[in-house]
Amino acid sequence: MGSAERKIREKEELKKSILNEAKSLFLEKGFEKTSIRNIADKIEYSPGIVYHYFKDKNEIFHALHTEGFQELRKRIGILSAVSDPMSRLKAMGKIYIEFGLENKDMYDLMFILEAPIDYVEAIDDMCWSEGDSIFDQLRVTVKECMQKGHFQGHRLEALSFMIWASVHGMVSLKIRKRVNVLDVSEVDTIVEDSYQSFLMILDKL
Amino acid sequence: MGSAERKIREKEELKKSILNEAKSLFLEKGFEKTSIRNIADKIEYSPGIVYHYFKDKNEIFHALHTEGFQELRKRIGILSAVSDPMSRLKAMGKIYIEFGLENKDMYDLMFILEAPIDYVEAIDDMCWSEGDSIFDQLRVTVKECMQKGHFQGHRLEALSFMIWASVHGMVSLKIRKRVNVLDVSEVDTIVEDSYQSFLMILDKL
DNA sequence: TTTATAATTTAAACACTGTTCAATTACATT
DNA sequence: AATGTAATTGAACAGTGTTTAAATTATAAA
Repeated sequence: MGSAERKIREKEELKKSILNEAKSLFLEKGFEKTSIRNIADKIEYSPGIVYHYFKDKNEIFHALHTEGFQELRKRIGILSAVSDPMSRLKAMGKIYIEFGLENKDMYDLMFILEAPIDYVEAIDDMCWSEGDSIFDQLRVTVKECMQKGHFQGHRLEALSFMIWASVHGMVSLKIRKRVNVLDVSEVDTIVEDSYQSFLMILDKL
Repeated sequence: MGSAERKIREKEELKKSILNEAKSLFLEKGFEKTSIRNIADKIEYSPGIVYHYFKDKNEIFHALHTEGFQELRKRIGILSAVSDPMSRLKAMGKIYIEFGLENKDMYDLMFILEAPIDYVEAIDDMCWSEGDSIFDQLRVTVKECMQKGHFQGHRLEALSFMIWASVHGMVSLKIRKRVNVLDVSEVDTIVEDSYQSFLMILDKL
């Protein structure tokens, strides 16, 4: 006894190493090209072992997407120091966009790829707690803005979703390569520039 | 000779039928599950033949994505009858969102999936004429709005991109299933509601 | 220490995938 | 009828996610 605990610890370490190798393969090769066999090779086990620790490929990538949300929550969490809700809202958007552009694959996994959501739907939680927690941070801030008199005539959830959609739109168009192939001047800074436009709009509300 | 013309016609018909079957398979099964072998089965040819008419799978789906843009351009084109640019802009957004939600797979192909853009990059046109043409319709309308005194202090391209990103964000979050799994009230109408919020904002600018 | 049980791990198989290419068939022109 | 060209095939290659029976290893009991 005590050896039983070691066993559990070893199990968790193997599970963690599957996740780690999956992550590094994902970041260098993308979702489709990260195969179960690739992962198994890296951890020096046979492919079958992966299925003793994860139901399927989707479960692995759901776990990775959750790690992404931990990071994003952490970054946004720093903004609790900003008392003015309007300033906080603006900074949130900036952090969100920066996170997306600096961690394209992770952002892709969190907000575009189907795998993690397919997993959520499969175990039918019917709730996406990771996404909820981020949306809630936004919603709370928008609410505080409204309590201070901003955004009059707007409905909380609709406006919050609109704000999320705006920054997500910028980031996802960039990530999914709909920006660089565009015939526009200053294509390199268009995401940043359009967020500036967005901030001007928020001020006028 | 006339038979040579018939030959060419038959070639084009076969190419068209590959596209048609690819489209119907895509709409019912999605991109990943539409295989070259599936398409070949439907047109009753061997799989290899597909590669005499298309370079690869990406080229097929680039051709389909172009069909999607023809439809979207057609729908937006109707708005040339709307002389007031502000009204036209608002209607454009509505039509864009409707198109996306009513043709989720086509929208996915046009604005999210990597296949058509990978094809564009492969032949390195370095320009995405399909996307450009839609963005241009938006840009022209925004320009007219500015000439009428709206959107003061904004830059044309940045603001145009911001508007595109906003509606794209709403549609793509919905299509990629980040909305229904959210714990918010009125989740079913949140896209429409948030577009209403967006319209209110445009009015205030 | 031997045995029985349980947990872990593997190898092989299944049914697929996109893609290439040598061989074959079809066909219009000489 | 023979020839040259274009269209078409079928098999092969190198992969994919996933399942399963079997083998191995580890643990606990006698």
